[in-house]
Amino acid sequence: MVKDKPPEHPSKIPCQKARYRTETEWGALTRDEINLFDRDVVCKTYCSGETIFVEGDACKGLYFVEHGLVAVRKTEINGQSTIVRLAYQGDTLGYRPLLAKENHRATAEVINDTHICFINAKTMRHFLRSNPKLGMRFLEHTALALGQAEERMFQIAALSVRTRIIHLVVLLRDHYGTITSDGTLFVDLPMSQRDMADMIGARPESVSRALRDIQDDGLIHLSGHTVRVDRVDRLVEELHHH
Amino acid sequence: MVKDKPPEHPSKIPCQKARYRTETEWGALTRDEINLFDRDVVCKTYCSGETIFVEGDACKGLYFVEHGLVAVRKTEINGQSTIVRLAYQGDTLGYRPLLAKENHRATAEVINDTHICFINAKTMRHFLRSNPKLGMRFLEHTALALGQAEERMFQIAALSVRTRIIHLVVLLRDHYGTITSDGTLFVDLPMSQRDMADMIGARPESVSRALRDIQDDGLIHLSGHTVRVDRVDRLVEELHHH
DNA sequence: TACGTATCATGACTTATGTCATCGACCGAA
DNA sequence: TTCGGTCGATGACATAAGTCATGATACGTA
Repeated sequence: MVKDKPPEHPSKIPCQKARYRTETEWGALTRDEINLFDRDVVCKTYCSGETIFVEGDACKGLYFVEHGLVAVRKTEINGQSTIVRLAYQGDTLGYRPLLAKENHRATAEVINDTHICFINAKTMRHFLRSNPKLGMRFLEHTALALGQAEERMFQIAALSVRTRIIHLVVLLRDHYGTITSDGTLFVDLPMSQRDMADMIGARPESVSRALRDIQDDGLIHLSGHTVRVDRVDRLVEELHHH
Repeated sequence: MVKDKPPEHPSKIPCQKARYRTETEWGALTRDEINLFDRDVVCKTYCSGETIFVEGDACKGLYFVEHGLVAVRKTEINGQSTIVRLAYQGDTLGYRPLLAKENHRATAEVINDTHICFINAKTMRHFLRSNPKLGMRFLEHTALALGQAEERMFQIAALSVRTRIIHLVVLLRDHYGTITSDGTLFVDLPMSQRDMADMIGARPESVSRALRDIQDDGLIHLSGHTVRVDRVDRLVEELHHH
């Protein structure tokens, strides 16, 4: 849900955490281009529940996730919606419509408070023309995303809700998991069960029940939004059977 | 199923139908690069049922679909498998693993007899380094494919088998549909019901039943693998409701 | 604090889809 | 031709997951 808030005034101050950019596609930028980037970038912090852009919006440029978590969501006419992708720190949103010169085909919805750097389409196209490396980096990234999308498509199509939940927990482990000294894994689920349901193509009730079932089988232990996994191998093993 | 056949000797003769390449990413190649392409390209015709590469294979280069239809399929340990993408005339297979320098993560399986042009990884990387335009074209294409993958993910997650079948028929219309002078649409389904099931994440029996149901409702008329649609608008309209 | 709202859990019930089995049609190979 | 195989249609049945309804709890806000 989008909360109605007075529009915040975007900051023109270049993000301080630009170091993240060097670890991503943006690492390909030259010094001059970085200056241009910093000149044109518009940064803004979004709170949980806000939308960055909405399905159907004109694509005005690229959104770089400096920090936070964003869900890319598609909504049907009848109101059903699915989260087709998550964007983490370092990810970039909106290059498909930018390249295709189309409108946005999905809504970007902030799950956790997120800091976004926006770079307008004109400048971005300039970068892509002048710096082939940048395009190559984006190509690699997009190819990777395509692989992940195909992976998820397969999961949604063929696996039970229970198994899809386990996949999701394992997926979220990369960004939201910590391992204690005794080997216990804790995953801090960053989203509601409703969002989890939208990610795996199921209903919230089914997610609730599946989580309980998995807990009853002793594979995980839930407290609030934190999942404790004592035996990660057992959890992963189940993915190989079902 | 893969039929065991004696390995065919690939032809080194450059494809005659190179014109298709100019309408695709390959149109970005310069004259010199085209010569290099033609020097290194290896062409081969695959029959229905053959595989071009298998999940886990090392990625030796790119496969360009000169003509025909190829299914990109992922298989689980338990034997279940899903078609995650179709590759038509003009599509290119294998650039994700090429860029990521990974092994193939899916199997490319020929549905209709297909003519493939293979270009080795080394030459391909040379092209990508020397010709930025080519990379940009691939970026656009990949971004488009990502959008389509997300679209399908959404469909599989949220829609009934019946609706997914209709989506599939509408999808196949682009390549396998013809419209007669009186406005009737004929779509010649290029694949078996089993493959259709693998595309939409369902069982062949469910596909069979769904097709019959849709026919019983008068939306389509089946004869063999040909779908006749008298009122396309009605078919498309159903997509907007369910 | 108290209120309203969203979230989560859970039971009862429905339904879509998967599963298993059978049968006929078709098709290529011997 | 006849055989063996795949494909498609269909029935009977099982079951996973959706739907609807109800409370309990937690959470943010007035």
